Amino acid sequence: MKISEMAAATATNIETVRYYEKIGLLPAPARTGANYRSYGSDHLARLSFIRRARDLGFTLDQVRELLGLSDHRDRSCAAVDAIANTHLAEIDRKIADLQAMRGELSRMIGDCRQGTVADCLIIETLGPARLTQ
Amino acid sequence: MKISEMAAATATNIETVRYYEKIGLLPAPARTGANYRSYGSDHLARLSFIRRARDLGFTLDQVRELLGLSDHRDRSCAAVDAIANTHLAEIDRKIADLQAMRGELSRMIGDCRQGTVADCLIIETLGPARLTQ
DNA sequence: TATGCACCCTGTAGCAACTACAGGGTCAAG
DNA sequence: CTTGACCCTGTAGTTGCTACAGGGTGCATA
Repeated sequence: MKISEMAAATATNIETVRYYEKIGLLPAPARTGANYRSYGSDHLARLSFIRRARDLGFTLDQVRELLGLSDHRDRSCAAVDAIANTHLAEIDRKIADLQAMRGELSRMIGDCRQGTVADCLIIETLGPARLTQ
Repeated sequence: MKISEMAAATATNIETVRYYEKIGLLPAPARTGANYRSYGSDHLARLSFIRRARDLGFTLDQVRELLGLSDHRDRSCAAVDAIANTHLAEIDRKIADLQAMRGELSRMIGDCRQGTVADCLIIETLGPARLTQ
């Protein structure tokens, strides 16, 4: 299959497929006489794996590690589990950060009396440490 | 005050202060005879504003807009409110995305039986659409 | 006075993970 | 035989910084 077909099959941008090849995440495929990339089902499987992992928020480095591990089918999957757990902890941290932000932001918005900028509490809250409390 | 002092006062990296000046977020300050940047309290206020807004997750473009609005103290703060609400919606979307990710990831990890990679359900889940079920 | 050392300057390159060209070649249909 | 859709390479842009390299300045100490 050619690049446009594989890209479509995995909901990936064509340039992204070439990018994955360039950074060594996807092996270089065979070429046709006209120098077009020609992919097989193994490429498709690998790209699907990459996309699924990316969708779940793994970084490309983590994906690279997971791909490396998945090639050693006889080893313990403890390392795989460790990467996944590290990532889970990162997600939890991000969620906590965003929820803290959300709380402060929505409090600011709730205080807004829709007056002029001069007495806008959003602007005021963002300002430097105020002397008046 | 010099750049190191203002950076310290706002918990900002010195290079970041110069970066904000370069992209026009912070006005260029006066210079000493030795060509050192010399800041006043207005710069400090502005940088504090930028940092607070960044901490709350506003993009630099949003910060730029908020700063522009805060200069017109007689106008309605509806535009300010709109930016804040847009940002709140973005945060909510990110939280929802992360929570969906978290659910799928923790299910994957929960299924892991700590065997070999060959029957690792994490790797399997990441693989291409399986024929079995 | 010399000599460190900490600080300041400019300008450029790097990070993640792509995306968007520019400038060219190829292929199939009408 | 030309038109349009596709493919190629290579480079530059995105966001929000951070990290040099290669130089100048200011102050304390020997």
